[in-house]
Amino acid sequence: MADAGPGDAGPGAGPGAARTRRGRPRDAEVDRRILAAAGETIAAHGYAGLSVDAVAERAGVAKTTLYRRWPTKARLVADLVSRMQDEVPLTETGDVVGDLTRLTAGIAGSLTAAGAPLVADLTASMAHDPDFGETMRARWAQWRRAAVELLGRAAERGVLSPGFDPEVVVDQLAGPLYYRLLFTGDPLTAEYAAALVDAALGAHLRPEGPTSHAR
Amino acid sequence: MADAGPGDAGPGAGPGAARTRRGRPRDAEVDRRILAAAGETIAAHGYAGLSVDAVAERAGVAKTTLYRRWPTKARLVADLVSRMQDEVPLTETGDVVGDLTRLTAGIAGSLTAAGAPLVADLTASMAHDPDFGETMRARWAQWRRAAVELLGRAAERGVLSPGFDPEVVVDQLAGPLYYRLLFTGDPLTAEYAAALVDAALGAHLRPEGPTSHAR
Amino acid sequence: MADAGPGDAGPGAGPGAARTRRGRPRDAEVDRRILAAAGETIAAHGYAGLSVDAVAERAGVAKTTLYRRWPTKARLVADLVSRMQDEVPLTETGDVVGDLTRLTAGIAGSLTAAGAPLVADLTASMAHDPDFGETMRARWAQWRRAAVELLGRAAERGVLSPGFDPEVVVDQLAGPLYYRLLFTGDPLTAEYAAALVDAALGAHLRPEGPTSHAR
Amino acid sequence: MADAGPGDAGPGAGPGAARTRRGRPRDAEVDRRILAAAGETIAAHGYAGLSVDAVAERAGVAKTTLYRRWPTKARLVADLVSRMQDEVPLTETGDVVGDLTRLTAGIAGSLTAAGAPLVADLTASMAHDPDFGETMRARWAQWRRAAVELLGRAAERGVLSPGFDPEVVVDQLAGPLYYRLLFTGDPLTAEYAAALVDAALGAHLRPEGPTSHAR
DNA sequence: TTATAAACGAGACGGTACGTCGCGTCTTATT
DNA sequence: AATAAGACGCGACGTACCGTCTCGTTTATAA
Repeated sequence: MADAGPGDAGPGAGPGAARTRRGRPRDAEVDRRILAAAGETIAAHGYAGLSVDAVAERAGVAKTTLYRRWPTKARLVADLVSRMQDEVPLTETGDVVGDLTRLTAGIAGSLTAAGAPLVADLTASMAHDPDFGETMRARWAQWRRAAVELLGRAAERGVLSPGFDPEVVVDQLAGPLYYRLLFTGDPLTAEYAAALVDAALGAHLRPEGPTSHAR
Repeated sequence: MADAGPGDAGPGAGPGAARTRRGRPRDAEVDRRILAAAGETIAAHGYAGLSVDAVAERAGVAKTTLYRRWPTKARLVADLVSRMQDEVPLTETGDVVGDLTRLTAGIAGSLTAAGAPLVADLTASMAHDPDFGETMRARWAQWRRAAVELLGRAAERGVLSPGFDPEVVVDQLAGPLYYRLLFTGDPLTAEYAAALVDAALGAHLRPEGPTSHAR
Repeated sequence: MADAGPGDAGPGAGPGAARTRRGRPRDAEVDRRILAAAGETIAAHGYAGLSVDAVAERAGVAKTTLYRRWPTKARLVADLVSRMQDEVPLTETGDVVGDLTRLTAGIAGSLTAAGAPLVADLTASMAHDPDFGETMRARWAQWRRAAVELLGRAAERGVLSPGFDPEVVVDQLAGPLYYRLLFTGDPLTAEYAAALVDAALGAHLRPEGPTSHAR
Repeated sequence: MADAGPGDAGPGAGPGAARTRRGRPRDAEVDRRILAAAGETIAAHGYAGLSVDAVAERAGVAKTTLYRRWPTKARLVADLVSRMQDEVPLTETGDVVGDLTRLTAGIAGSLTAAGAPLVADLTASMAHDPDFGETMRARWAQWRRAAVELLGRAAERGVLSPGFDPEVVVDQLAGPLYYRLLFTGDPLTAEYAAALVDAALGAHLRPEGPTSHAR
């Protein structure tokens, strides 16, 4: 299975084993410079204006060096995006509605920050490169599991009535965000995030919980 | 809104006006051949593997001829996709749950048929090519409006309790489908479609309507 | 068989047949501009400084256009050289020594003008591309035949004693020039050309002809 | 003049001095493996298809190791070629015609064995890479000098009449061989070699020497 | 009937970017 | 020190598509 970051590293990364790889080690600084350059170039000239040559030049790096890490422009972008995604928080305070709203709004924010072109390219890379797709899906699955378990614990505490499918709920929180970003183009506001949570949980919230969540 | 079919028809494509233009008339057969060729090529090599030259050759048509009808590769594809979309039924029988389930399952089916790569590539194209994105979004808006209105009429009939946001409901039906297709890779079954409708409508269904909808 | 100039023209050039080729015809001006640009670039930056991109830019032409005519940088250069070669004169005044000296000096001059890198590249192209090699060899064979016949007529006139191999003589005139250009790097002066003729014909010249030829 | 073998040996490679240098001594085996690998690669893929990386890998040697011995790919090849060249015999029996015929036939044989593509590529490399050209020219000059001196001694012995330019003679022996190989494609037979010697020396041979040399 | 207008096939053209190849230098750890 | 391994900068190569253009050819209406 391929990892998401600068790849092709070959053997190693094995746990425990202090494998000193032979040859000149890769310059970690270079990775950073390239990703930064890519981000800046996108910010400056938009996604369409993103050429590998430009990124390499801006990073002060040879194109070859870039291609040694990412086999494709698409993969570079995918990596860039996935790093942004990792910053979404998943806190658990006991207030289900609050937690989920925070989470949903967090996703919304990071999606907005990344921008549709990047996310779209990410999906394309995942669809075309099975290895990469697997890697990314695994990452998401992890996140998903956490969210599902959060809902499960809430149900156990009696905050939510039983008989609902937590996976469907999660999908109905995250799905619309991606849908809007990629297909309708509507803005992903905090209000929208709240509305999603409201609609997804409304039927299952016990009286003691507030039906409407103002934010 | 962008026009749907082969465009650039010039003045007065109106049906009533028997405006017989001078010169050789366009060959309607050509339109069909091009769309067919595009469809086959996309099916065979995915969206990314779709080149205008290839389509033209496969259709046995000169590139000029193709560009006379669609100003851009993106527009051609948009046209193609929208024709597929038109096949998803939006029937209104009075049974909201049934109608929506049919609709959702229809989308699920057509997404599954299209396949993740195609849809993913589509999002990428939309994101990279603003023109194309606009065109496609317009198509979706149209479909969306119809679905929203259907929900509105159900509310007026009293089948649904007021105080829900129809747009959110629609997003929570369609969104998860795209989300699963592109990101989690889970299958889009009819059961899943039913579960989505159930969860999205559950809180708002009036007693006389069945809360649970089997299959 | 491939012709030496801008190729890939496909059918046509057939004798007599007024084949009107379909599609937009190639712009002959472009051929000229590219060859000129190549020549100038070589003159300006030396052979090592000759890049296809530079030539294309200087010619005000897209790289694609260049590659449509010459499949390779090497072939472009080869073509360039072979055109220079065509300008060597083969006159017949009756004075064998004079004619051959003129011819030899002519070759020497055109080789010097072309320069070792170009000629060397020509040989490489000929060696690698059999088709092209054949074409060029045929061209040379034609020239060679003319020279051999000139010697034959001189022998018939009694200016040269019989019993010599005209082909060997021709080789001993042309061969050393190429040899010096490509391998030793010695200059190809008019004196050297004269010395070659002297040495090659010396044994066969009849008394009435001058043994030594001053030029 | 450039050095012949693996260079950069540092101070005092003199045989007498028992200078045991500190550190690990160079592995002589490595030299052999590299040269062998280079030779095989050239034989297999031609000169143009010879990459330093490929040679190093084939020799089971690090590129660094290779570059420690030869500063440049060109120098490596030069070394390799010069070793082949050393096999062409330059014997001096007193029979000028015989010696030269043997020599000329020897060159013809080794050229035929090398093949036009290799020699052509060699000329191209010499022309493009001044460094390399200089190195190779130096080697040829050495060989040339020997041949010229052989002729000089023959003249001193009175076997050849004075008043001929030995350099021109040498050129008229070697030149036509290269010329035929690279440009006309005619075969380089022993008969042809003999004819060349005959024609080049014919005018200058004293009566006591045989004018015609059979086979 | 003959002009005229447009569609059509074919392919050249300018442009932009891509991903690859090879050279020679460098930086590590190992022998 | 020499060696193995491999990262790195650099420069060029040849390719792929896009959308535009310029031809010659065909097919319909209009004069």
